[in-house]
Amino acid sequence: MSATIKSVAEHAGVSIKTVSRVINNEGTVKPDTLAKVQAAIDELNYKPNKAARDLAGRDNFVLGYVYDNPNAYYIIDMQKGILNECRANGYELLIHPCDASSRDIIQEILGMVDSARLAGLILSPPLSEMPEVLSALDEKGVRYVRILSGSEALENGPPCVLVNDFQAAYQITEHLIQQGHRDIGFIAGEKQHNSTIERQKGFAAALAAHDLPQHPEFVIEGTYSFGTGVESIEKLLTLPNTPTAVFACNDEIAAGALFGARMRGVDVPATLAIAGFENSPFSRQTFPPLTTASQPTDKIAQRATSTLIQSLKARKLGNDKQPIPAHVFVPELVVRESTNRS
Amino acid sequence: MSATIKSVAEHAGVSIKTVSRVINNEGTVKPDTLAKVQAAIDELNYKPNKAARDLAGRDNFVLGYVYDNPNAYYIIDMQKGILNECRANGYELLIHPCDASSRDIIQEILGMVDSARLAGLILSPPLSEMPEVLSALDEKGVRYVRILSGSEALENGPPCVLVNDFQAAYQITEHLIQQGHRDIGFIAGEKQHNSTIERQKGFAAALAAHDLPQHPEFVIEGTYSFGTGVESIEKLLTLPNTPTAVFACNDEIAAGALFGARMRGVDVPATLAIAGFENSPFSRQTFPPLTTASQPTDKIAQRATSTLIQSLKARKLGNDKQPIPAHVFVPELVVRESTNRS
DNA sequence: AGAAGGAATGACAACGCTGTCATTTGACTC
DNA sequence: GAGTCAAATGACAGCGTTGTCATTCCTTCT
Repeated sequence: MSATIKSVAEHAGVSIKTVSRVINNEGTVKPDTLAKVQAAIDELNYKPNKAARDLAGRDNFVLGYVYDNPNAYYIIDMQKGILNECRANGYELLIHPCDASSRDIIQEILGMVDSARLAGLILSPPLSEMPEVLSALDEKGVRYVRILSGSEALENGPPCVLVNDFQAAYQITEHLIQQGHRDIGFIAGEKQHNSTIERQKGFAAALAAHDLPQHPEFVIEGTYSFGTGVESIEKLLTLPNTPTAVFACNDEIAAGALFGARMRGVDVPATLAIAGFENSPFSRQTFPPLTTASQPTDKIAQRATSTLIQSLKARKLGNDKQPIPAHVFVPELVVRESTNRS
Repeated sequence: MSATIKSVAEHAGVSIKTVSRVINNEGTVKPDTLAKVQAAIDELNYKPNKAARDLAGRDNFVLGYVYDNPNAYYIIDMQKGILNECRANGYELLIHPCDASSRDIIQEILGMVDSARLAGLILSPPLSEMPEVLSALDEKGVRYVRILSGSEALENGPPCVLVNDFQAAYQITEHLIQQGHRDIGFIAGEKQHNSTIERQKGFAAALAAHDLPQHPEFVIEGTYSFGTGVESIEKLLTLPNTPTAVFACNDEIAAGALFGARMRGVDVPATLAIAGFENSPFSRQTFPPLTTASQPTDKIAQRATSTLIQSLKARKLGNDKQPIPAHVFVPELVVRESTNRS
């Protein structure tokens, strides 16, 4: 059948251990030996048997991506980014959708890590923000990387990748202000999510920086859903004083808000500007298209994965002391017609 | 660390081989021996090491799901169904998003099967409908199950699970006819997809069955996208005679059509009825909500997976002669307000 | 009771790789 | 040129399971 390490070794005239060193990049192989082995590998089209590596080695080359499913588009992009990095490094990916609010979510995750002998876990919100999950993983010594909202990582904490929602929200709000808006509404997603908190902070900070008043009645709480958008715009547009612009916490809400506004005969953007967040397909499928902030979800996922792999290697080599600095992504403002006053 | 087959064997006072027989359900173990072993397994919380099983055994307990990404919601549901069945049978899942139109898609898939030593593949449209992919897999002896549009499987063909788009489309069209519509438009998705073809056939058949004329100008070709919906409704509504109802090939198109109609000030459903297909979140996030056909994507995926596993077992046991009959799912009509005339 | 034969169980090699430790190689010193 | 020492390489066990084949256990028959 397929080539094995033994056939490669014979072909190259070296021992199997040397071949092993080559495929693991151990760096202690002489250049010309390496070339010989590499040639044999190429010629035989040799692919290391993952099961054998996992069995013989200390650690398995399998990562897990555990997620609660807030948004199909987000998950698909995450998977794409993670897979890219996994393939590049010879890892495999196990996906595990779950319900973050389930009572025994912790047992579920630990059980999965155990039974699949996972090398590490990638966590995205909301799981990445649940202290009880994190401490259970820490206690069991399970490696993981978190993707979460924020701009500064805890020192010495487990590795993470940050998305600076604060700054992106600040920019969106500032864009609305520059368009001449002074009365700006805010529609929030789940208020326990960091992303909601950070985006709202960024919103408030931008208003403050421009000496604009904060209208508490312009802030509507909801969930990351189309329905919230529809309902919230209803609330906002029936206030005694109505905002002239609305910043929705994500595109789905914004699409709902846009729809609600049109239902009421309100012209967007002429009478009401609407901005979303995420740059999901939603934001392009509305008319007018939505101004939003573009999160490179797949890049974020890829970075998180490489960070995790790096941390895994560090542990293997024993230099586990210095933590890996957290990379911070700042979503970029994408201006489209839903906020265009001209 | 974890329990191994050896520790279970010692604990139960039997040989490791007997434990192996138990965990593989070989059925040649005496009931009381089996009970002893089972008790030991439970007590030690033993989980077989997959790497070792894969290495020692003939076949790997890993399935692959290869897909081109037409629709994030669809993929997420597919994954969910596949994973359910995989977990129930001790299989793992490798996901592999790809580009079906890529030139070396076949090499890509074969390479993946090879390097991950996959036991079998699950294929959904459009990959499940590409003869060149299928014959390459057949030639290499790779097991797979197909999910595709249709009502009757080829005899003796590889296993598949069918979705009877024809009948569902027929029902939707009939529903529109029962609402009193006689001039019904059709907006198609990619015309090379079986689903498009079957849905259009079902549409035409329903018209014929009710002695309604077929208006070629009422049939618009496009892609499975929001944009197609918007553009197509524009075309339909500017014809000399306009339809009073439109059947869109999926919800995304229907949502676009709905939006386009509202843009032109056309009241849905009073003046124009719109129906979609798929029962995706889109269909609930529009106003009015869309009449559609509900495909239990996760159930379909689960069934496909169990079919694949069944076929894998059959091959292992050698009784590979009689093909597994294809299960046929018929999407169910879901009537919502977008077609409600009352 | 003893023989025959199928059912149940066990002993052991093998799967393809990595970890450990021993051995060889070669560059450098005096 | 012998001695030293690190770098490069190799021999071999062992990872946890399954497959093969041998052995033991029981049941049934004479």
